[in-house]
Amino acid sequence: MGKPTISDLARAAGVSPTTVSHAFSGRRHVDPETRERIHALAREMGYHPNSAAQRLRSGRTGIIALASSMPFAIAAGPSRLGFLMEIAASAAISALTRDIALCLIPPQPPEKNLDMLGFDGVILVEPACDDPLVGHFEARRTPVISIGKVPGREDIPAIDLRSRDTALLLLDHLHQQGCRRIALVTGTSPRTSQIETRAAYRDFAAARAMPPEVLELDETGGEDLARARVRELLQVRPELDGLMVPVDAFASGALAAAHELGRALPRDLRMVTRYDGLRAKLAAPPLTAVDLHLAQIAGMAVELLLDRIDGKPRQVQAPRPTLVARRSSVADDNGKLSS
Amino acid sequence: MGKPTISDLARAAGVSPTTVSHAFSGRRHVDPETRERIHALAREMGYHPNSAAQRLRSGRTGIIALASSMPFAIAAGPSRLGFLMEIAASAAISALTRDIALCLIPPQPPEKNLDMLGFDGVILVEPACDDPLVGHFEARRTPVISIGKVPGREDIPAIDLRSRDTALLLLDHLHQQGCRRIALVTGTSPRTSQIETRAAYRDFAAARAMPPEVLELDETGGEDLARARVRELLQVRPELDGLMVPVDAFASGALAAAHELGRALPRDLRMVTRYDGLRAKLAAPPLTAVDLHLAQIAGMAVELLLDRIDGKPRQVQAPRPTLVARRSSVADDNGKLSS
DNA sequence: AAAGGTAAGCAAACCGATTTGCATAAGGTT
DNA sequence: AACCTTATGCAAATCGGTTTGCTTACCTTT
Repeated sequence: MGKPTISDLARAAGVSPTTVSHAFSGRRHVDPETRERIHALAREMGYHPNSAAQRLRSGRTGIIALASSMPFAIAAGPSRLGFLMEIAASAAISALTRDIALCLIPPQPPEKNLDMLGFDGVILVEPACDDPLVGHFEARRTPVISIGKVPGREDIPAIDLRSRDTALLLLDHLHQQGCRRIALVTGTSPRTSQIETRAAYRDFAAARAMPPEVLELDETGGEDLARARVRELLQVRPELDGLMVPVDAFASGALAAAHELGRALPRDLRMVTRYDGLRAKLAAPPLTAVDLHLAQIAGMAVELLLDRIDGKPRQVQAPRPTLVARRSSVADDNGKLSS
Repeated sequence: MGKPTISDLARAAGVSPTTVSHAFSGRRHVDPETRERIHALAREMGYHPNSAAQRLRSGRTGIIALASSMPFAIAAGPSRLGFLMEIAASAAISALTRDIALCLIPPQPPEKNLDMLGFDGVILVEPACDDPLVGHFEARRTPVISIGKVPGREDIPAIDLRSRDTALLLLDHLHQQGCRRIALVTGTSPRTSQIETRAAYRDFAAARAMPPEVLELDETGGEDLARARVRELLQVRPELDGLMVPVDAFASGALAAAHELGRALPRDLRMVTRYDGLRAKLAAPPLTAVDLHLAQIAGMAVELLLDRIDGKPRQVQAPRPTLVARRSSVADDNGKLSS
């Protein structure tokens, strides 16, 4: 005994399948009494429309994908996973409430098999410039949106991560805490967040007549690379009193470097990072970071994508990032802190 | 112009749709020359079988789900996320290579919508005893397997996480390092891993005539609860020289407690945890943990589920957990260590 | 009474693949 | 020549919904 089909239900209700369909979709008028009878019977029989049949007719697969091109397994991996998973969890909820499945596309996916499963649309997480996934899906005319703009592709709808705002938030915070010589330690990958952060930093430096000091590191080097290079930097530029280190793996390394050089935080040096994940929270001292409101952003991304699939235009405004001040940049007795 | 269908391809190749279908599926013999022509043409035209149509015919949705009943957002959340995401990433790869989409089921999913999207099967991650999701899917006759046995449900196929082995691995390690009074700090949730760990601990204690000391804490209390309670424990039982703390959030708390009491690791106290995630790696000192080989386990879980869906029985053997020794339990000069 | 409008619902086509039963042709056997 | 095999491929049914065009019945209007 399989699951009841629309015909079973129609027979039981003494109507045609057409009427049952209309009773559910509302695309045509059905006598209210009949409709109620059908609905009641459906509940009783445990009828649910077969999604494969609906999809065949509608041409939709009912699956959207979430993809991050950044390798999971690099040194910065675990944090990246946290970032991605926060988004995935919220996006999955948003999608499920709309009867859409959220499918994870792993990094380095088996290209060949990617197009067998058709996706109705794809959400890219912080894509890089010329990301291969963008080309892949555009070639298949699969709607794409991104969380964090695709560099150089203003035409692709995106939820702006507001990295400029984030950077200025952190820089202003450091400045308020008394920092006058702030360096930026950042990655080399061509993502919007890095590009905007660098620009914001330079603007900030110019406005305050602060000599800019930027250290760009290959993300694959991870914590160890950052420790070595930040150590050098702090030795060459002992006057530095603030470090903005958006990549949290680098921040871990920077913290180790400061510790090795005997520079106590926040007294001798203040440090901030971007993503408020496990790394920031567990660091010693805990790192000031930014709440990007990823859960909210993920929900918006799903909405944006679904509207895009339906051909509806739509503008969304990402939430403003907020500061999470911690002991890496604020002395204990200097106002209230999040732990 | 939409995507080419099987009829388009058949027309172009000068054969019937039937022949095209057979050329791909191999279910009936097709002249090799014809088959090659069809394949070549398919490649050229960019033909891919419509998955919705295949699914309608086969009765499969082509979607499997990955569900963790443990809330994402509780105190232990971030680590749990890491654990889950490691599994999700690998499972997604395994699934994709088989043209199956892996869909995330968030905790507290919108029950109503869960059955609209039919899943071909579900992988549960470390379900608790009487997990509501088990009942939910069994009622819908959806095949279910789990990573970590479902307590009290030997009939549900599972990849054994081998928690007894894990516990004994850790206990033996501590013992080898000289610990003679080891306490167990664990959670209260009724998961197989906790049940087996407790049993293994009691057996170990009995075999060594070591007085057992077990501290059970509510997982939602997280790090802070663990810190307070472990501190009490260490004060009441100063003779303790080893702590096995499988829940890594508790291990963070325990570490803080030890630090507060001035007990240096590994000299005055040795500590080990289970999941080798960010928490274990970032702790000061880094925590000895266990590599559960989650990626491999995830791949096996997908295979097990797919075979189960096909009605094939199958026994799988989970990989043996391996120790990752770190400075929380091993002195610096005491052999080689992973960082 | 004729014309027009609306309410309610059905039959059949359709989405794109898979599968079953049958047809035709070529080759081999007796 | 009659018969059997094997190779090759097609037509049609099927999966379970959705959508379009049509029918019937009933009510209103002039």
